[in-house]
Amino acid sequence: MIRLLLAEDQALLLGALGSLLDLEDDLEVVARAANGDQARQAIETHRPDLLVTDIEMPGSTGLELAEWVREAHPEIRVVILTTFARPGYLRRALDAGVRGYLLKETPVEPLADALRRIHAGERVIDPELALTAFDSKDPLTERERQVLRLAGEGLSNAEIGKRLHLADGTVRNYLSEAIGKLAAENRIEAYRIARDQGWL
Amino acid sequence: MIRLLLAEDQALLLGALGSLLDLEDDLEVVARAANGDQARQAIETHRPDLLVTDIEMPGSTGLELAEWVREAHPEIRVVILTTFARPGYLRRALDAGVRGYLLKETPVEPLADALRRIHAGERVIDPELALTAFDSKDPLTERERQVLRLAGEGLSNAEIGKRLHLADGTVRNYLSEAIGKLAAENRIEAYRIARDQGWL
DNA sequence: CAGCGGAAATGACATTCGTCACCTCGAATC
DNA sequence: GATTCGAGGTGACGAATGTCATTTCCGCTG
Repeated sequence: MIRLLLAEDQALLLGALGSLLDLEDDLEVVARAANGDQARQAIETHRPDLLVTDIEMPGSTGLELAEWVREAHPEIRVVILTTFARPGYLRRALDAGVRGYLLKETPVEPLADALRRIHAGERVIDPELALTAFDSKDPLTERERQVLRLAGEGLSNAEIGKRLHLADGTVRNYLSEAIGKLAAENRIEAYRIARDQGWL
Repeated sequence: MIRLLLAEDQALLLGALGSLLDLEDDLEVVARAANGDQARQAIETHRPDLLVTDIEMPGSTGLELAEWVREAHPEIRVVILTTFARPGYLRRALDAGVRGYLLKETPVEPLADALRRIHAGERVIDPELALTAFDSKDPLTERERQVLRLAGEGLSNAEIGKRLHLADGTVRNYLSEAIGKLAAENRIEAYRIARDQGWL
């Protein structure tokens, strides 16, 4: 019996997927979590074999969760299950030692099979992503990321500066560098590119 | 027996939810569609009692689908099932005569109940949204919406002008009006506000 | 200690944006 | 035929943004 813990913030999917996987003879959903923090607690109490987690959740993300699991419970295998085919996400996930990275495009049966294979020791990466994995890596510095995130929310240079305790000229510089590195025309395009790559 | 058609682009949710609803004694999923166009065809062939559809899908959206159903098959009841609690979406859905508007936050059982009630003639709106429904309505003109959409993708005034066959000064004017109407500081903020309201 | 490199800042400059008042032209209205 | 109105356009002006060269201030490292 493979003991699963599901972490997913969309209640409908969490419930439906949980029930369905539970119907499989060799799978058992021992707990469900609606966010990263609940997942940590559930891990401590239930010690599942496999953690299946979404990435974008309130509280701590699935990637943070995966990193934590590797530290705290290295025997638990982590499977990422997300909507986003973003190279940066996959890279970070692999760095965190996850055993599987699957998209929500996958139908249920293939997903269940993948979970079995992962439990048996295999590593399963969605084929659509396996290729893009070693494409481009994040060229941004931490400061550039911070500035870009805020710029993407519509803040002006001055406002960004205030938030990060920087002069607005400095903000301009970081933004200019980020725009250059990403070959964008302006801050908005730069923000989109970085976000779509999973670098923010 | 209530005959359902599900339209949802996320294969995992489509599959899991479909299987689960099908297990209910009085519900039958007669067809599944991964986008709006497939849904139209499936409606023609299967004539379901209820159409349960997502909003944001490739091809035509769930809202367009709902509008089409009211024209072509007014006897079919439409239920919107979406992640987004955007007032503009709800308003447009109600204008299209949908009988239900539910969030993917809803667990499966309440969803099944809601479908039964809708089939029985009731109208079910997610309580979280029922309130916000009559808040604010879209103050934007069609031109302003177009311009804002493109601005949100990082295009400059000149580029937007080229796309829409307008002079860049005119683009500036539309954008300026939109920013004013939405009480935003700049185009990015205006874009975000409009998007979050479901006006784009 | 000298030297190097990264983080933060400054100043100058061109370009783009945001605002506003005003112009044009064609269709609908009177 | 004159008037109104709305979509689109112009021009001007200040503010914000983007680019670059240069500077200061560390903390390292040889």
